[in-house]
Amino acid sequence: MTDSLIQNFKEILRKEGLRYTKQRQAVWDEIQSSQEHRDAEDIYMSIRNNGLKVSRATVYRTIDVLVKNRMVRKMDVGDGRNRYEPRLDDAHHDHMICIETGKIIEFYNEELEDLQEKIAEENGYILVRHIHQLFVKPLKK
Amino acid sequence: MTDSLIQNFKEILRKEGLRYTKQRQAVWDEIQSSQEHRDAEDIYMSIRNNGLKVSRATVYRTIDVLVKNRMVRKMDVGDGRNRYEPRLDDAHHDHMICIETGKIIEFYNEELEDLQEKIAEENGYILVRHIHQLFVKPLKK
DNA sequence: ATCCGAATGAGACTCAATCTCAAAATGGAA
DNA sequence: TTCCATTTTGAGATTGAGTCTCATTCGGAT
Repeated sequence: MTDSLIQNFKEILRKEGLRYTKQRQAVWDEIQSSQEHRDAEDIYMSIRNNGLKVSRATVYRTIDVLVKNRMVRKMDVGDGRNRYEPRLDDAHHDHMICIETGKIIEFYNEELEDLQEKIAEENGYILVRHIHQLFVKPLKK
Repeated sequence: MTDSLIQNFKEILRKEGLRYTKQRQAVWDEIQSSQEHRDAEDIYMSIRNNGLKVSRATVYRTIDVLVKNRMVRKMDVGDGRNRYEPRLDDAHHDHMICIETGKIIEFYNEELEDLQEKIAEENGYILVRHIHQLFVKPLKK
């Protein structure tokens, strides 16, 4: 993990009027260390397994701050547990979930993005955000 | 509510190897009576207010059967409570949720549907179903 | 170094949804 | 119609993700 990432995190805390603590750093470190789509319990356990002491409450509270500041993306896969992934770059993408293997594939399609904005506008609205998940299964070979 | 709808419901129960009971009929009647996007508690309370005795367990269990048989659509609005709407016709649509008023607008766009299938196929998958919600706010007049 | 408001953590709590299991209801057989 | 194996029901217990509480600890401005 680079210094700039830590600085960025500190800046966000400052902007939010929040203090910099090792627990908050540990949560960000943990999420940032993997590109996987992980749930809160998973993140919590990994931190503890690294020998750091953080509570679930702090994990959830810190994730909220990170999501609000677009450092982490929160996704609802529909199984009752939210998943989180770091937003290292600003690139937006949606997800395709294989119903046979559970594999999550990211995708991005410009045409799709434009179309959504257009549909919102046609109805007198402005698109703020969207949830888009494709549940798929492998093509028969 | 028409006879054909009742017959259809009975057929589905038969197909599933389930018995026809007044509780199950009450749940289907209630959902079918309104095009709103309602949560389970709402459906449960309405049935009780109609003077019929059904338990929450039965409401949930019956909804599962209806969803499985595509008579009811289940949608996750992201607030922790699933919403249900009857699928009287077979027309598919997605939802636009106004983040200011909570209003849910249905929409359907052919181009969007095609694009999703195309994206799945490009990745070696077949599209089974999708979740697509646009969170919007009103255009400034 | 002091001090005070903010942060933490253990565990209580919430709330939708699911599960349990004794009692009631269903529907096919006779 | 009655019988009865089997299914369904319902009250309440349970689950599980996420939130809240509040006494204690910590951060960081002065």
